[in-house]
Amino acid sequence: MPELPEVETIRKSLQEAIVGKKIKDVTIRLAKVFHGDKREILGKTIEAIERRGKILIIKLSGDKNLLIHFKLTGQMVWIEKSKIILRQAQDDAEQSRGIKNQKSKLITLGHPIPFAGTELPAKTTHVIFEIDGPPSSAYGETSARQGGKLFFNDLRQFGWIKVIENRNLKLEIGKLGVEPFSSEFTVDYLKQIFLKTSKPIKLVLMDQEKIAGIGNIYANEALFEAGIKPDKPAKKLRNEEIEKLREATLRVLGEGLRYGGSSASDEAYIKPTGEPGSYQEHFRAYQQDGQKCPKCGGMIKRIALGGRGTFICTGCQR
DNA sequence: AGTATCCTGGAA
DNA sequence: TTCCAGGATACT
Repeated sequence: MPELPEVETIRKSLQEAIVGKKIKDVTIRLAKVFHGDKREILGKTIEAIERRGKILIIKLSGDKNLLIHFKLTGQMVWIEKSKIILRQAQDDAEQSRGIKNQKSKLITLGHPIPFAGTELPAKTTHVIFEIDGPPSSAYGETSARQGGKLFFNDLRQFGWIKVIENRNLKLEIGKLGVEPFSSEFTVDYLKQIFLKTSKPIKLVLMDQEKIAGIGNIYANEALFEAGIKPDKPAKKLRNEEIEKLREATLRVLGEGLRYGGSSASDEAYIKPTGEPGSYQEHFRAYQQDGQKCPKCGGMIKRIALGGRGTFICTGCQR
């Protein structure tokens, strides 16, 4: 799924697009991904968009929140009103030529979406939010104030959207560990959690109850950067290695953010604009098996760890 | 500590 | 046909 940099990229993009606007309608096309009663969010104003770990939190008026987990293949795509070209126009043209008309509600995007195709809703669209701009005002309908549609797509259907009241927020996100970009992400904290377990360090890095937001890509990249073997027991890390790993983690997450996340394969993460991120162009370890190690020239190989693809250079990771 | 499971689809 | 895929949980 989107890991921290991908979810944060989505958060920033949606903040620009929909904060201050209202949820006019919600269409649920696959019931199992939507937990809660959509009537509780109709007419609510989007007040803020936050993130905790890999979870996106859309704060609504009236003490409600929408929590979204993208798992492996979840996407959010925002199309503002002026970019929507109703397919109906095409259908009408076809009908006038005697071709069967299906009253399609498909919209054709103003620009192609690299992975999701050029029409929405796609086969993978499970929830559609219809968003209204703020009440008309002296400003008129500038781009930033327009309504539009927000599409939740998820090919593998593991992701979810939950309606959660403020008083229940803690139940949902209270168990998440420290945020890497917070002041709690210190060498002392890492020492404390690492020394308690002999689990492979990679699994500890990815444990959301210890550190929130790191997934398979950034765990692989951080360990490669730090020169640490992913299967090294966490308690065996020396202080110097823990310091290196902290630095490397912040560095790779920061790079991920800078490049708008990584869109490494089809039908997975894209930005809400429909464009891919580009951090995949900067992978040094993840999915680089068979390639030369950029540090020592040795060969990157793939092993499995905790059932996940793990990419290591045996030359420089010890 | 491992493995199966929820799904769909691309690649080997 | 089999393996693999950005996640997390429920089991042996």
